[in-house]
Amino acid sequence: MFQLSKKIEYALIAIKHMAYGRRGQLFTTKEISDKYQLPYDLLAKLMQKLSKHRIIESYQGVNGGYILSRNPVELKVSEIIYAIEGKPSVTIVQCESETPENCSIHTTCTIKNPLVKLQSNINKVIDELTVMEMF
Amino acid sequence: MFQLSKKIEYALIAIKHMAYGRRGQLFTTKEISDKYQLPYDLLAKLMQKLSKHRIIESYQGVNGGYILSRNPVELKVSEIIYAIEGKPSVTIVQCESETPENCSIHTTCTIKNPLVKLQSNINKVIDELTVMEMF
DNA sequence: TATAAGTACGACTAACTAAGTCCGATTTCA
DNA sequence: TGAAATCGGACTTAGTTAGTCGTACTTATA
Ligand code: SF4
Ligand code: SF4
Repeated sequence: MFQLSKKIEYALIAIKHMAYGRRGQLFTTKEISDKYQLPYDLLAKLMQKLSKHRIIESYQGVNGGYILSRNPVELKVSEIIYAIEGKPSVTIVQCESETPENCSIHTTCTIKNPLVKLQSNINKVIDELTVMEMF
Repeated sequence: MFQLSKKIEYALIAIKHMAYGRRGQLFTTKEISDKYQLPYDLLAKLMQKLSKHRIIESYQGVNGGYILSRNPVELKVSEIIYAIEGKPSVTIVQCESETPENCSIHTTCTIKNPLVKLQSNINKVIDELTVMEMF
């Protein structure tokens, strides 16, 4: 319950690692997966997703790699979660998230509204956390 | 991600329903499962768990049923989650929760501490929510 | 005392998701 | 041209969630 996926954890570790680098420094997937013992193939795809969402920038070919393209002070953890999972970080109810009416008891449900409120409260907490604050 | 299980939602609906009752009123599992279109067998087991954790009180036999044994003003949603799931509501990292060292990258992980802090922040938000506040 | 209405409890299955793997393609430097 | 890197889809495995089933126990009451 409320557990972060491994993908998110790996992505965060990678991002944090890159945040340490000096300006313009490239990091390869192999380098990071070796250092933190992360499964290479899995991390590789995470990097691609982060790249697609412009959180990191990719350079192909020999001597290629990735570079953090955002300022750690402004980069929110919630953005990373969204990039990897493809949906907002906090979606504690199944109804309001994604498609609206995918719950069979939608009409008789009495707890939706309070939970949506809870959801937005939790959201605030997560939206406060930036990569910088993970140091 | 961060999604409540159906079990929790069903339990909350049932608890909320019982909170409406007058003092001493019994509710049967069938009554509740009918009204909110919840799977009877599943709800039945949830009620048993809630009963074991003294959140509701059970009366067997004909004319039996359940009664809310806690004051809605004091009953926290987090307690209900714990009763159903058997673990604290918020365990965003896999390491500190349950068994401490069940993560293969535990030694090289750089994000554990910040996430534990985040965890306690989210915990605060959830611990604030009582059944009464779901009305 | 038999029956019906209820809870108690464990085992089982199906569906879904998370985690990890594999393979081939593309890009680019030297 | 070959090595080192990103790119991207298909696949497999493991684990979790949701739901079902069968049976035993409890109790009021006809
Ligand atoms: S309608 Fe109620 S039960 Fe269904 S997903 Fe929304 S909150 Fe959960
Ligand atoms: S050690 Fe790091 S990666 Fe492993 S569970 Fe804890 S926070 Fe997650």
